[in-house]
Amino acid sequence: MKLITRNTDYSIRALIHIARNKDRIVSTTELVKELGVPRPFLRKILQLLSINGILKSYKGKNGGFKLAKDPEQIYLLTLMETFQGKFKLTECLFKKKICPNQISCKLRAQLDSLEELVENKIKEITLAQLSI
Amino acid sequence: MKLITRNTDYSIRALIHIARNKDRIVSTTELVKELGVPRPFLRKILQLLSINGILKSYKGKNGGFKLAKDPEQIYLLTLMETFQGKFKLTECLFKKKICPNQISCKLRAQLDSLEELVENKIKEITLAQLSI
DNA sequence: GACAAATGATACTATTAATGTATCATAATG
DNA sequence: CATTATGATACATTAATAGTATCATTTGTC
Ligand code: FES
Ligand code: FES
Repeated sequence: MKLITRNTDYSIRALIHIARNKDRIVSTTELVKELGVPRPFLRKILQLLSINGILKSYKGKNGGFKLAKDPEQIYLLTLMETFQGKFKLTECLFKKKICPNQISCKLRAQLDSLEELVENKIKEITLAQLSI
Repeated sequence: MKLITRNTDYSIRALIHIARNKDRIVSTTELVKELGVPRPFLRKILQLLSINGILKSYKGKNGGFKLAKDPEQIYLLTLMETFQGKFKLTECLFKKKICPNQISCKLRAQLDSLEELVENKIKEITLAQLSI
């Protein structure tokens, strides 16, 4: 299963490097060297982080990215939702339509409680903890 | 994200119906009517359950399936592993190769602890609880 | 001002995993 | 021995993930 997809994963690694060098601007070129990740893919990821206010971008020569917030305020959950959409362990898959049994479904009840558990855990993980 | 894929999901629903009728043989035809799931796909699923000792099959006319164990002994975790492979929230995705940082990686540590939490929860869910 | 080096915007392609089909063989019942 | 069921297995489709490509725009430096 994929709790974390590759774009989220790459974003974390990129942010860790940026966090560790947070008084200067870090370019995509540097990150590609550091992480060994495909450049166009990483660019797309960095752009999204920038659009979502997690990174601040600097255009032009010597440009690149800096953190837009403190690492303590960058949450894993936010990153996951940025790249993977709203956190949801499993939708009701039954017949692809919205399920009429949601309320009575025992499986759903179990999954919902599990989901809450996981979400609360992920909510607490910040970039600060990962980059130290 | 997909904690539970469709074949696991269908298998649960099929098992619930079989459990509720556990003194008789239930055929694929009946299950298709009951669940409205594509027949060939359901057949594949039932075969797998049978191979894995969760269902007992009866060939020939009036054939079909019965539970091979008590509902109390059929675990959600087992079903998930039957259809989705060994339970693992997220592998290290880094560079598609086995990661050399496993031990020092902070993200890995967090995910591992989360994984344990989830796995323990799922381990406790049985068909009995879902079919009542 | 021209050039180089960076990101912005966006459309496209490829790969992989999930989902679903089809077919023929084999067994049991009446 | 025909009918109705599962067994085995190969194939096809769809959707999600992962990755590329291209051109525009901004900025620093000579
Ligand atoms: S059947 Fe839809 S939520 Fe369970
Ligand atoms: S980088 Fe591989 S486990 Fe974290």
